[in-house]
Amino acid sequence: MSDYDFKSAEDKWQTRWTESDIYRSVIDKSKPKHYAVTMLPYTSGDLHIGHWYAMAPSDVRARWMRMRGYNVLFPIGFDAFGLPAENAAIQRNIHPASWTYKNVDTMRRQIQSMGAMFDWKREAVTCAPEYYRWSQWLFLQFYKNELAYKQLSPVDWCPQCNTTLAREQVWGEDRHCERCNTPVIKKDLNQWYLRITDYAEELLDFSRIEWPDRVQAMQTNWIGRSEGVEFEMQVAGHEDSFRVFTTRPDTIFGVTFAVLAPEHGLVDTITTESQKAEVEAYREAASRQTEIERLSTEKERDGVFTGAHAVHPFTGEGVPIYVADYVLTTYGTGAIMAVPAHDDRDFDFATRYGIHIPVVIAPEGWDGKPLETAYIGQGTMVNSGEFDGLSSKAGWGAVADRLQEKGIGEKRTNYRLRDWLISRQRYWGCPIPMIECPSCGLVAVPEEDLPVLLPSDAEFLPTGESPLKLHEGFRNVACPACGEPGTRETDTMDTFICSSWYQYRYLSPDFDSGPFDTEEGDYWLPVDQYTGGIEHATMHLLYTRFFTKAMRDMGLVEDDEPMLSLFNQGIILGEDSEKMSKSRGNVVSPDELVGDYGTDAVRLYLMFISRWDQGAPWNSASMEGAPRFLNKTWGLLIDPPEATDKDGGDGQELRRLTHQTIRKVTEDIDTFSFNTAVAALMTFANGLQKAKSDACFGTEAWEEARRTMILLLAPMTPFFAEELWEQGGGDYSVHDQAWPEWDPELARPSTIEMPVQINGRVRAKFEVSPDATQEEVEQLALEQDNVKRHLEGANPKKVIVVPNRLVNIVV
RNA sequence: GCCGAAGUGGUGGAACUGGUAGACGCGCUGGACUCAAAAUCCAGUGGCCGCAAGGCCGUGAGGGUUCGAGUCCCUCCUUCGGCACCA
Repeated sequence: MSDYDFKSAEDKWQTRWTESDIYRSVIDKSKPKHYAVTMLPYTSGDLHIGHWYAMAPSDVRARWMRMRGYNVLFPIGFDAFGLPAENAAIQRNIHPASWTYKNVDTMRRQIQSMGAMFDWKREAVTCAPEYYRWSQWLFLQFYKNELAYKQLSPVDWCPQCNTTLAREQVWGEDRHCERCNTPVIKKDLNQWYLRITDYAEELLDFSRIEWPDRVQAMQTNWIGRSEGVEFEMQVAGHEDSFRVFTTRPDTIFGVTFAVLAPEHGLVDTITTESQKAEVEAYREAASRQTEIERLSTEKERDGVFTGAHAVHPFTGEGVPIYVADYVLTTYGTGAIMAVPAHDDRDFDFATRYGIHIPVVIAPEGWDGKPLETAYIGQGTMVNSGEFDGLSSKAGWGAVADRLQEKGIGEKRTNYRLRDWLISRQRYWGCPIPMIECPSCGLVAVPEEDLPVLLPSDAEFLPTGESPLKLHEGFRNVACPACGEPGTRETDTMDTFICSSWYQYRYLSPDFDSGPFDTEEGDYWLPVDQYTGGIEHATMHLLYTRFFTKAMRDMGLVEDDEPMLSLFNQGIILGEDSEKMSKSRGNVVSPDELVGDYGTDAVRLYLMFISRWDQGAPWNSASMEGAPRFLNKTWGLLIDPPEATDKDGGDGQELRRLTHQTIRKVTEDIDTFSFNTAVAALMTFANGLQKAKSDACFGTEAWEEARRTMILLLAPMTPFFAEELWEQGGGDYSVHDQAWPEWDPELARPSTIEMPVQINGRVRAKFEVSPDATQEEVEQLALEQDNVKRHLEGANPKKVIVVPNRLVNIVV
């Protein structure tokens, strides 16, 4: 028996596919379109098995859609700006651009070896001027629509990467950099922001898209919507007042103090002489603390009295105003009304400083005694003047309305989401197209002057300053408005900007009169199927939704959402069940595997290893099963059978298996259950093997089965299927064939194995036709020897017949 | 602490809306082929008892609902992911 020669088949078909341009996707209005995208890889320089795990199954789905008659666009590109290129440049003394483009070439070759149906004429590389020209152009549209602004504020700074980060890029309890794991610090810097918070409410609406619940939950959580009331508190004996935000207006009669964040603007004004020294010392200490210390929930809640009092809006009583760092300046108004009886934090604080803790929401069955911990649930309002007796739920609205009538407050929705900080103090990124002029202020670079080219001769040492600042030729520029000498913005953009709109650039990567050709857009958009890792749930996946919504409002796209359907694949771990990393030495190299087993075997194994969204540890012993299956299938379909005197029969069993397999594989690919689709094909091969030795070879049923096997394999193992197809006399190309349909009649089993349970335990099994009536099935069940034995003549109380499933006899 | 996902043989994993737990693969055992090996093919493979027929136990733990629970409900345990003074 001859084995499948993957090396020559892969070379042969790769060449043929390229020559015939088989994967070129062009607008064809006679067919339904399907736009599939797999998250674009970063140009790290080496294709990891993780890239294969992300891309190959995605390719299977795209190929399958193609065979089902869709006009499929499946492009690929490279996320090419970013810090690793700059670090490589510093370490190896090569330019980030040459490092990046060298990596692009390597990775392109590696990706091509995967045999995916990528349309390479659509390739987009985000660091190319023809790409980032439009990133800049889009930035200008954001600026013109007041969605981009520059502001001085405390920002997260990664001391390792030497740049600021967006809030989304700071992870974990210790607030570390998402890229390099270094804990971030705070700095006060003048930075560019995109107003993503304008879209907070709309971003919470997932009704138009089919995205995993997990991602929806993470984004919802991240946006952090909360409804409450914002109202004014007057400072006693002062002109000044301050605003507070609360989600529990029903607890307002329980307010016994108020708290300002240490950075609150009013602190200096209202602090009395006698308290000044103490307050100053506290603020000083708070500012010296790291963010981590400050935000630690372990830390005891402390603060200092300002000496001033606020006037309670209902009782008119004076409540002391404290300064405490458990109130954040960045959320709400930076000031709170404190209700110790009904808030854990306020309770701790009041206990520590001996502040009165009156109960105003009575829990059910409350005995009137003081509380030992804060009661944060619902209840009945007490000690609340005119509101006594209302449920806390009804009181919520009643108090809110009264505050509004008094003209001091209104209902308000707050979000945890912050605006997106996009300035980065590094070289290898997209320049922000803005100019600062001493007389005109901030001036946008005119669109016709785009792109603002990144100079190739900048010094990029990690000084903490943007390298472009030191480049005089870049920095000094005439103001486009008045012609006087001005300076360019020297920070570059967060690379997540580049990847927020790449699905649009793919449509026409060479188009030079807009970010994309609307003729292409009208046909292909939006993306129908997006696949990629979950790690971008609150970064890229949030940003790209924001971009699309903003672009929609600018009239650039029509859709509300960029990607209709999303699937998150899992992660392939090392053989030791740990995350793959060079330092652990557990990295699996796809190049090596492809050399040993061939592309198709690697693709097949990755799909078989586990459910796609689950991921699994790599297992090199288990990998052997894939090439074994391919060789076996090869032998089955190519080699003639050994002589046999068996009768081939009518082939009904084989036909049944064929149609059952079509159904199973079709349904499984549809639901991304590639592992069970592969299992079904293996079962099919086992059936073919049996049929072959039963002398079915060459019959009509065999021909149908052979053809079907190749077609079902085509999306998963494109080279292998193409070679088998040709060997069997099929016309080029197997990938242009229609996906087979199953006939439900033929797929129907001839007999069903029916288990008989007595009191829920299986006691016998018998074969029965699926057409048998319930009475017949019941009769047969009762006739089984072992059933009779167990019944011992006793009369069954009840017999449950589940059609085509089982019989359960209750005694 | 809050939110979410998951715990199934030696192993990776199957199991439709509650209906034969362990599909398919890996590994292992035995056999065929071979001088021998590899490859391939055939048979077996959750545990325990039994010559067999068959029986008992079994999906992280313990309860419950049901004729019937891996699947539904309650209480725990463990692992992973996200959030965490957000008023």
